[in-house]
Amino acid sequence: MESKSSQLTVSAEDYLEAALVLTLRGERIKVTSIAEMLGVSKPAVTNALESLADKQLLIKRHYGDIFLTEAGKAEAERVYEKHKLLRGFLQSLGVSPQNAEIDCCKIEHDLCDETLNCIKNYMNSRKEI
Amino acid sequence: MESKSSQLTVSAEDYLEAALVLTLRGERIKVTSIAEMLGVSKPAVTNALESLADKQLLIKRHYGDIFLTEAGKAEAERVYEKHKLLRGFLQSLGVSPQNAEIDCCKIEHDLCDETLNCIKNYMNSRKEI
DNA sequence: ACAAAAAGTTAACCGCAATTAATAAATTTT
DNA sequence: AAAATTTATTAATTGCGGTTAACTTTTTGT
Repeated sequence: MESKSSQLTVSAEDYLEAALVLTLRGERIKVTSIAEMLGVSKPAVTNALESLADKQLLIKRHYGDIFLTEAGKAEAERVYEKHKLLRGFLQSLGVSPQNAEIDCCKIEHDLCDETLNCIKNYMNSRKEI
Repeated sequence: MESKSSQLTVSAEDYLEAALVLTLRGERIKVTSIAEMLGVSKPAVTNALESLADKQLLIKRHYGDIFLTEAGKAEAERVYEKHKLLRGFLQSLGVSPQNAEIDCCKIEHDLCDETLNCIKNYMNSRKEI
């Protein structure tokens, strides 16, 4: 299954994922908090979120509330699953939690399905001991 | 040891690495061959190589020969070592040679020293069985 | 040696994803 | 409820890394 993958850029995936993380924390999605999380300026966030809204991945009112749509949530979860898989994988290799978090953010957009599956298998075989 | 890492961009590292690979193959460094290897246009290569020459990582004469300097070779080798480590690592996880080659190119610029060391350790422990 | 082909360069341009500075709207404080 | 603060937006700009088209230089084939 090749996943349509909706043609999101790397940075679009980052913004979407940040929005999901805030939601999972029970917080509202705020321009300022995403800017802090990703280490970018607020206008960068406004731009990125507007472009995600164009793609129907979230709903955003001017100066107002922001929510993920169902499609956006699904897409964000797809990304976030990879994130968690890779973070766990790196930690299982002995990487510190801090660096595992940093590095998995960078590579989570890059690996092909086959590689991700091999990593999944590795993690499963590891669990079953 | 944190390596000064000379502040090369991801794409600069790609061009440098391609130049090294040609050298290792015993070929001359050609704009056209790098363009083919990296899937970019020839002007993109000319630009990139000129910028590497500015940084004293290679020597390039107009319409003429191109060589890596000692510094450039060292830097390229640093990158290429990562490449080989990661390619072997991915293959050891069961990734096909083709996808291992593709994916290691993408992540070779991203991983921190700690992560690379953990991967080295994993590969060594694997060998010693 | 010269015509044709290949290789390399230059110039103008594009798109993405940022930035800063200024402004507007919403929220909080008193 | 007005002032102060925080949050969000707009506008103008930047840098990177690529593109195509047109040109020049070098190499190759006869």
